[in-house]
Amino acid sequence: METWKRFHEKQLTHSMAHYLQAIASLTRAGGTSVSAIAERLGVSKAGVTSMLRSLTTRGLAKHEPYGDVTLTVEGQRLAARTERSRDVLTEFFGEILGLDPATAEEDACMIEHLVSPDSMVRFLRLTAFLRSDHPTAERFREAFREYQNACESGTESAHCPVCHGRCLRVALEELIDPVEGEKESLS
Amino acid sequence: METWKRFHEKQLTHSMAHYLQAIASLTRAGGTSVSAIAERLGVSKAGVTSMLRSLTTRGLAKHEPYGDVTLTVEGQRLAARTERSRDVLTEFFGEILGLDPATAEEDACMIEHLVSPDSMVRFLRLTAFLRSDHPTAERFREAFREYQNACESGTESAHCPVCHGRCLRVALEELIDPVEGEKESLS
DNA sequence: GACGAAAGTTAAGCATACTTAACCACGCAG
DNA sequence: CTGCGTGGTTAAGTATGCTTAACTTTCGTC
Repeated sequence: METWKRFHEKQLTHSMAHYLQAIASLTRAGGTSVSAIAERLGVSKAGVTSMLRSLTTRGLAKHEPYGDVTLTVEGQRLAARTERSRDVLTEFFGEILGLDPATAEEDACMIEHLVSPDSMVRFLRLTAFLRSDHPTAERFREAFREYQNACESGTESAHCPVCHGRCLRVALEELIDPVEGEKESLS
Repeated sequence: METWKRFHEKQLTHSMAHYLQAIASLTRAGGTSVSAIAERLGVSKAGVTSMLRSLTTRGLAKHEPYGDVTLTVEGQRLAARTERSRDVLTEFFGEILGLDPATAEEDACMIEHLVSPDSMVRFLRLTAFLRSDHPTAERFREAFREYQNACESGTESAHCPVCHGRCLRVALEELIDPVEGEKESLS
């Protein structure tokens, strides 16, 4: 029960990951500057300066006052990994789970820097496998679509024919935000 | 490109989610106290007091100085949802992706409060489906295991027979932390 | 009913990641 | 070669979520 505290010991914070991605992307697009990063991320220039100092200290970026901004090799590596993680997750959420693109993108963005490399590899394999022309994968896509539809319009009974025994709708209902009329109790 | 800033606007922070879970769990086990929460989470009692004030302000817990600790209905709901999310994700990472239990637990813990309810529902369905005795699911488990094994000991060539064209090992290699001898460059 | 330990609290301090306001640096126009 | 505007910086302030140290409250024991 100590795992949870490692949240803040992750190699990259959510902010740092997005700074690295922004710098990498802007560099590819021709050139980076404090203003460009600020605009891209929607933060103040002062915030960028301060984060660049922090990234430089960590050996992920190079930046001297009034100088230009570049990533170190390590910074480039982490930027690339984070970008690829986000892409893999977006594809998984969108293509496999069937989420709408906006939610898929958002969920991927939230967790991209938190999922272990080992998991990422397996997400990638699973997504690739389920999207491939492997006959089992094709059959899966068909069956899972039916399964989801049946579940969507499923029975209210405890014995769901789709779920082979226990109907998942019970659990689902509790997962989706139900209560919406109690927000004013926050005073 | 503004999604990333919503990270800190999430309903629950990582810490808050774990406080709610701890309180719920301790309540079920007989009784909650500041000390018990502190011990469970491995934080100081002062930290607990301060977080309880914050949770009370947000309408998720009830706590008066030197009084006992309880969750509001909303707090209970969020605690239950978070716990269930973690369970679903742990099952997915462990049973479907095939991660070792420790990593599965850790990854689930990191992202449980960040994944949208909609995604959680689909994670649940996918896990349930792939673990079911549905014939397609059974075939999937077999095929995906073979696929992973083949990938693990796969070819070095660009044309991988498993991946039906482009070998994923290229991408995998970049995802897994490779460089390990540059850590002292942080000065 | 006083006493001391355990439980709980406040206060002060730290780190992160922002904000605004105000101040510096630099290059180009005249 | 002066001056001004843009880009960039520091400084100070905010919020979160911790820490330790010191203080208060409560309660069981005698």
